[in-house]
Order: sequence, then structure tokens, then C-alpha cells
Amino acid sequence: MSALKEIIKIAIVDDHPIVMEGLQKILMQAYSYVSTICFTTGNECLQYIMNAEDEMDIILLDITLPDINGIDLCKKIKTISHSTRVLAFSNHNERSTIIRMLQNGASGYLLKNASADELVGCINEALDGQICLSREAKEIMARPTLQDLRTLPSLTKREKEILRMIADGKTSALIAEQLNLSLFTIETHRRNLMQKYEAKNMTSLIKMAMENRLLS
Amino acid sequence: MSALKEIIKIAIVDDHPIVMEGLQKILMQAYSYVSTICFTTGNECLQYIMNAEDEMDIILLDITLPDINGIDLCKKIKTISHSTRVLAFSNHNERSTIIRMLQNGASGYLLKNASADELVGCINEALDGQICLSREAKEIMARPTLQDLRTLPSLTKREKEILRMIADGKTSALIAEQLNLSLFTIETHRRNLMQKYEAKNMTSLIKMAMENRLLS
DNA sequence: TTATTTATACCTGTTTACCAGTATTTTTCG
DNA sequence: CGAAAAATACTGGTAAACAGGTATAAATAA
Repeated sequence: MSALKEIIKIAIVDDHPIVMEGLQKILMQAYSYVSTICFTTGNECLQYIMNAEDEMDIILLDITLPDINGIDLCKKIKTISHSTRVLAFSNHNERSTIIRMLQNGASGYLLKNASADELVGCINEALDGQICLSREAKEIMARPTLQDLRTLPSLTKREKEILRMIADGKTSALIAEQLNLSLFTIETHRRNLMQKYEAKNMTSLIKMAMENRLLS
Repeated sequence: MSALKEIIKIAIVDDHPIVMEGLQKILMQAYSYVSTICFTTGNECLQYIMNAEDEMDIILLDITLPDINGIDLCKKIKTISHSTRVLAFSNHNERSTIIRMLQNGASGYLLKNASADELVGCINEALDGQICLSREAKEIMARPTLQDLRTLPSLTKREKEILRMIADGKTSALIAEQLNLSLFTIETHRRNLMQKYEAKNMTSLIKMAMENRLLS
């Protein structure tokens, strides 16, 4: 493992200063040769790696950031600096989030309740070119719920727009008026929405949409 | 301030080891005489302070814990050890959460994105018998939203039950049948629900109910 | 460029929700 | 116990949603 010979360059992107301190402390204790650099926003991080002379070994990435989300940020980082290993370090415990992160090129996923050992273990595996998940992340991946397995149909722009208006309590007639469309068009969209999600009526669809963050 | 003369005894209750490391590091740097003790569950903490010889000066308390929530835990701690100052240290940025924490005797509220300076500043103020909030917590308290001001009407048992069934897509007729009630009764409940929340129709009510975690 | 998806629109019913009242019986709590 | 809150039930009418068709223009992807 290269970890023991050269300086490992690790970047931390997290808007929680205290978490950063904790990470730094653990990294210092675990590696003799490590340099850390911290960013509190995604854009700061991007700026840096675009202009930096040499590439980072590891980037520890929070998903909730003030400017852009960690999932998109990961993709951008991997595009700019392909050899950099990105490790997500987040509170998000949804299976879909872990998957999306890995799809975007992350080398691993650590829940924020991971121990120092798990953190160091994952970093080592990532340096070694492996994919690694923290204990709880593994558990989440191991037990997919029915929700996870059923890939929910995606909505078109118009459908989302109309769904939002319905959720605001607007009637089809009002929506038609506000969008300058025929009442029939709105009712067709309504039907399509219900069909897509196999919902009996709009109330159950709204509930489902809220649960799956399709609105807001 | 007593902080400079004697050993300050600080407990940390948080299920995130890395956060704990960060807190410890900052506390070590800030105070010459400090002893920290860490708990990853609320019950461990309660056990300790019930049997301990002398009282803690400060307890830093996460709100999301594996066993009990920090809001209730705070109340219990203050009941057992009244002179201990409890500081919430959490990601929850809802105004209502901050208020409930203070109601239960907390001396302050720190958002997890607080800086080391904010943390130390708050601890000092708490030791001094003051109430203190981190920068962002202050901002949240300063700008109450309409949602915050309008205390949402509480639902009766029956209303909750029926609301849930409506959200599941059941029609009034079906609900009446399943609950062995008259259709008229269900429709009356429906009307009352809408009236209570000033909703135009059930879809908007369901959306609101989901946002405010009244269902589930 | 063609095939597919998306967005548009219409018709005819039936069902359900919603509105505005009133009123009685249980429960619950001070 | 007595008052308030909750749960129950009914009438009659209007508006909206839902169901099951069909069809065509426009945008988008293969």
C-alpha cells in the first residue's frame, strides 16, 4: 500500500468545522505522512482541484453542502481528477443516495456514525483501489426495501409542474387557466400521473410523492 | 468565571465518534483544565450521572440518539442534576426544536455547523449562567416563519385515523364501511379536517400533513 | 430521419368530494 | 356533577374528480 511511503493528500469538504477537526485528528493519528486541506463549500473545493498542481489522493465529501450537493460534486471531481478517490461522508442513510454516489464515481460511503477505525479502514481500501462502505452503509445496502426495488417512474417537467399545483390545492380548472391550457389537458395529465404510480386517487399520490421527495 | 480555576467537567453525548473526536480536540485546545467523558447513548449518560459523585459542569447533547431523543434526555438530566448546564449540539434547525430544548432546561443550542470559536464561546457563557445560541441558531430564532407562529391545530384520535385512511387513497364510503360508521360521519370528519387546517381540499391537506409529520 | 415520448385536446358518463346547514350522543376533564 | 370536546348522523345540492375511450401536434432521442 502506497499509504506508508509517501505523503497522502486528503481533502475534506464539510460545512461542519467540528466534524473537520475530528477527521483531521483521526487522520493525524492514523497516518505519519498526511496533508489535509479543508473546504466548507463545494465550489471552493472545485476551484482548488482545478488549479492545483498535483491531484488529491482522497476527498472526503459531505453530501449536504451550502452550495452544491455532494452527489453532483463527486461527478465533477471525478471528471476533473480521475485518479482521486472520493469517499462520501454523510448522514444520509437512504439506499438510493449510496447508489447514486457510487454511480457518480465514489470509492465508498461512510455514514457519519462511523468509528475512527472504519474511517481509516475505508481510506486504506480506497487508496488500494477498492470500494468500501462503513458498517451501517453495508447493512443498508444489504436489506433493500420494497420501495428501493421498485424504481419509481420519472415525471416529465409538465407533470411535475401540474402535480405541484394539485398539491397546492388547485383544481384542474384553475390550473388550466393559469397555464393557458385546456381543462381536458390537465385531466389527461392527472390520469397519466395516477396511472404511472398506480395510485387510486390524487390524495394517495400526493402522499407517495411527498414520501419520495418528488415535490418540494 | 470559574472556568479558569478548576477542572471543567464536560460530558459529550453523541453517536458520531468523529464528531466526538472533534469536540474533544477543540475542548483540549481551549481549556487547560478540562476532563471530558463520552457517551454514545442517552441511557449510558443517565446511568453515569445518577451514580457519579459530583456533577458535570457541561453536557453537550446531540438530539438524534439511538435510544432516546435529546429533548427528553435534557429534561431528565436537569431533574437529576440541576446545576449541570446542558448544551444542545445538533443538526436540527427547526425553530420549534430549539424552543423545546430551552423549555426543557437547556442552556443553549449549537447547530452542528458552528465553529470552534462559537462552541467555546457558548460553553463559557453557559458556565457563566447565561443562555447562548450559535450564530445560525440565533438567526433561526430571529426570523420565525408563518408556520412557526401558527401553532397547528391538534388532531383527535379519530381524525388522525381517518386522515391516514384518506391518505392511503380510500374513499369516504370505504372508510365508513371499514370503521362501521355512516358515510355522513366520515364526510363530517373530512370537513372538520379541512376546516381545522384551512385547506381547500384533501390533496393540499395531505401535503401539509406530510410536511408536518402528522401522518406516518 | 424515423420512432418514441411528451404535451396537447376532446367526448361522455359515473362517482366522489365538497359546501352549508343542523343535531344527538358519547367522552373527557375540570 | 356539569361543561366542553369529540364523535356520531342526516339533508340536499353543486363542483370536481375519476374512468375509459380517441387523437394529433410537437419535441426529443435513437
